Amino acid sequence: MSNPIDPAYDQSVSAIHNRLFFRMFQVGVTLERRSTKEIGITSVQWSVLGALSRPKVVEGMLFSDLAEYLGVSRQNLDAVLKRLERDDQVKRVADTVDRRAKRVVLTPTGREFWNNIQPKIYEFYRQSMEEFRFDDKVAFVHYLNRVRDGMEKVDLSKVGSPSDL
Amino acid sequence: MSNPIDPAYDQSVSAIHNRLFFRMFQVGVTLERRSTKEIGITSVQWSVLGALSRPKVVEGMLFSDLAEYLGVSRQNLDAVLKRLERDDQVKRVADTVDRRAKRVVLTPTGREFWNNIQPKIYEFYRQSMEEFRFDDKVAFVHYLNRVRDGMEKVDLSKVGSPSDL
DNA sequence: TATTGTTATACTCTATAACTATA
DNA sequence: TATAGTTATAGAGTATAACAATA
Repeated sequence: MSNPIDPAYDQSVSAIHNRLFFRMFQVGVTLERRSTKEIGITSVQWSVLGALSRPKVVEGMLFSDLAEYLGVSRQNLDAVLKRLERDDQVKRVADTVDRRAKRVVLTPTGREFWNNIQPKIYEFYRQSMEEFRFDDKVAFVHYLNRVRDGMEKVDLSKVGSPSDL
Repeated sequence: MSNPIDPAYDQSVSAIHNRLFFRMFQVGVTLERRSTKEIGITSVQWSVLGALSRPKVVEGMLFSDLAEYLGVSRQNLDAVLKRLERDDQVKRVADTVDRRAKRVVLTPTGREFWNNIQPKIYEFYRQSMEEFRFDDKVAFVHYLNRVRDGMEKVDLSKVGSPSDL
C-alpha cells in the first residue's frame, strides 16, 4: 500500500496515524468519563452487565469466556467482579460440568438495575450519534473492528532502538 | 432521523448503537493494553509526551491548556505529571506573564525518550492500520471526532427512572 | 470574586507472579 | 502436565472536595 518513491505520501500517512490514535485515545477517555458521570457506572462494569444481560446468556457466562469476550485478563476481571458482587449485581456459581469452572450471572438486583438504566443508555447513545446517518454507523463499527484486530496482531519484537535501523 | 412509525427501524438502530459503543470500549481497552505492553508507556503518558513534542509547543504548554487538550481534569493531569516528573520526562516551569500559571515542558531526557520510541510507535500504527486504505483512515478520524463531540454534549438531566416516562 | 494549580482521599482499573483445585 | 480461577501486591488512572496564591 505504501509508495516508496514518494516521501510526501509517507509523511501524510504518519500525520493521519498520529491524529487517528490521538482521537482513539480521546474517545476512550471521553467514553469512560461521560458514561461514568451520566450513567453512574464505569465502562467496564457497563460492558460486563451488558454482556450478561443478553438473552442468549440467561444462564450466565463462563468466567474465562467473559474475560476473553471483554478483552481483559482473568485477574482483572476477578477484581471487577468482586466490586459488582459487593454491590449485589452479579454472582458466580459453580459450573455443573467442569468443577473448576464458574459461571457469572446477573442477580435479580443486577437485572433490575440494568433495566432501570436502559432509558439513560438509550439517550446517551442517541445524543452521541445524532450527527451520524445509519450507513455511517455501520461503516464506523467496521473500522472499529478492523483497528482492534490490527492492534491485537501488532508484534514489535523485531523493532529495536533507532540505532538498529 | 428516526422513524416513529417503524419499530423495526428503531430496533436496528438500538442494535447498532449497542455494538458501536461496545466496540469503542474494546478499542479503548485494547489501545491501552497493547500500547502499554508494546511501547512501554500508558496511553495517557504517550499522549502527554506527544502533545509536548509538537514543534509548535517547544516552549511548553500551559497546564490548563494541556488538561483541556487531553480532556482530563486538572487534578488527574497533576497526578500524571507527577509520575512523568519522577521519571524526569517533563518539568513544570512558572509562567512569566501570569504568576499563577505553569508551563509544562519536555526535559532533554523526555525528548530523547520520545525520539527513541518513534520507530516503535510508527510500526505500531502501521501494523494496526494495515487493512485500511488512506480514504478509510480519513473517514475514521472524522467519525471519531464526531462521536467525541456528541458524547461531550450529552445531557441526561431530563431522563429520569423508567417510571417517569 | 474568579481562576490556576495543588493537596488529600478514596475508589477503580490494570499488570504480574504465585497459588489451589480440578482436568 | 495443563487449565480455571483465585490471591497478593504494586502501580496507574480517576472523581471529588477543599485549599493557597494570584488575577
